Amino acid sequence: MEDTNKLEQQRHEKLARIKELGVDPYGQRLDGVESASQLQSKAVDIPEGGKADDGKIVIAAGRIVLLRDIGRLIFITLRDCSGTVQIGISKKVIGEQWPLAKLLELGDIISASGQLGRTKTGEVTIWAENITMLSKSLLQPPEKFHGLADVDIRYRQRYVDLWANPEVMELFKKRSDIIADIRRFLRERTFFEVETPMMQTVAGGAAAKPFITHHNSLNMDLFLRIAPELFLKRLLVGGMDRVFEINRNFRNEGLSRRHNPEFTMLELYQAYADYNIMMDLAEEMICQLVEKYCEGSKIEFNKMEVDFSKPWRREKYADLLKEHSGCDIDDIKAVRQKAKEIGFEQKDMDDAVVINKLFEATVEENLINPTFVIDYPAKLCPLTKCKKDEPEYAERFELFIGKMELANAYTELNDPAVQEKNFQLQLAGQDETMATMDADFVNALKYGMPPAGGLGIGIDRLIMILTGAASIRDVILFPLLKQK
RNA sequence: GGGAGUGUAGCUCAGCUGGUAGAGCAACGCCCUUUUAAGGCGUAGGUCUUGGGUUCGAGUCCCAACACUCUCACCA
Repeated sequence: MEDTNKLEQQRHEKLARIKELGVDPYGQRLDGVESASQLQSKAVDIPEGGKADDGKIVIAAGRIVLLRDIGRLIFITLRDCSGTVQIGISKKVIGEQWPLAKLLELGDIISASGQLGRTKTGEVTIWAENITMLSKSLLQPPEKFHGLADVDIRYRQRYVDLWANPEVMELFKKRSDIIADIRRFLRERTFFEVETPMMQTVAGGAAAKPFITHHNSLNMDLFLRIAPELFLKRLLVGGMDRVFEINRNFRNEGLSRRHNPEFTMLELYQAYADYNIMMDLAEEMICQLVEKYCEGSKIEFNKMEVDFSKPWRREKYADLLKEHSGCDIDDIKAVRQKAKEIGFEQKDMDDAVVINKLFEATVEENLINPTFVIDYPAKLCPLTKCKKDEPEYAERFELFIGKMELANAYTELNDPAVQEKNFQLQLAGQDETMATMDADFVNALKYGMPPAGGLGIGIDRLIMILTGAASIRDVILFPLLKQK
């Protein structure tokens, strides 16, 4: 054991003293534990300074986050996943366990059993008749008032962050609840949840650089998936009319406030639907979540006020381009001129790529309230069905909220001949392409895939919006950091 | 990868135009049976991220490295 830290040494000495008392410092199974929040609500009727009149013994367990030793009486604040509850330990009552009580310190995990009561100031308190050591803490916890503020340590040692900063615990509980609600929402609409390969021989379904890994006994390189799309659509071919998957995607790109190399994506597919139905579904689902998890339909996100009132804006890509860049999408000269003014490199770039870069540079920063950007240039959408009357546009939308792309959806292309052609088409000036040939996927389409709508929602970003988190790292338990 | 900022005690932070390290919490000792960030008295705690350089002298100025934050680029 390293003895570099004096505080740690002192705690090791306490550990030894606990053992000398004949107490196991690392405890064991414990039955009958009630959560702090349960105990709090149980105590609502107890008068100040009184005890529960049923005389029953209750048990709480958790980490000591505050400790006030006032001589022959010790008050401890125990924290568990649900909240906190106070333990009162009196020398008179606890008897022969008093020496153990005096050894307790911040960070230790203990349980206490006794009668539930309230102090004369009203604090819900278990008056301990017995305490049990469950885990001796050998490291000094962070400062009790400010908590742990260093974001580097918070992310690297989330196991401390979660109990040192209760709002962090609340956020991740909320994340769990939201995802459970999304599953419930989709199952109510008869979607099946499935899991498709994370390791793929062709990394398709999105435009992104993949991570590469290797399977030893097959001696085969594999890609971590950048999207589940092509597998989920194979399931449409297989007859699963409504499927969804909530799982990780991996993209080998830069990190930012909105990007983590592994992130959680919801993708769903609904046979016989189209992108209009996907818009309704996305709007309905997100509005339900806003209603449940936010106060009112206007929420603050990154110092912006975002208004979720329905109906959300639905604007054509070309119209938004015109509105914010002043360029007509069909006037490629004007587009290239504007792109030049803004100052990005565009030689050897396909027209569609320049248009899209101009769109990203001028339009996206204006999309604060939920906005469906619809009808993308078909060239940018190799997996999407084109509009019947305007074949140069695709039935695709992206949903923007708070200047951030949150969802992407389309009417799925189900013509194998067109799909095969799109896979072969490469746009000049694009580093990555969504059009990586996947012969087996084309083969699947040849069997016939029903017309369908598909929708992808970035779950981490959705959680950011619903919790007001400024960084994706605040909603991912263990975000990727460089090794120290 | 580019630019800007940050890195001081276990934690949260001060530290001026260079003069040799501070507070609060936590810890340790003593007192205290209704505290709420308990209180009182006392004690101890530092390779100032790392490595160079300038200087009589560097936490402070310069260079480099490492990590984090913001930002731009790539992307969802």
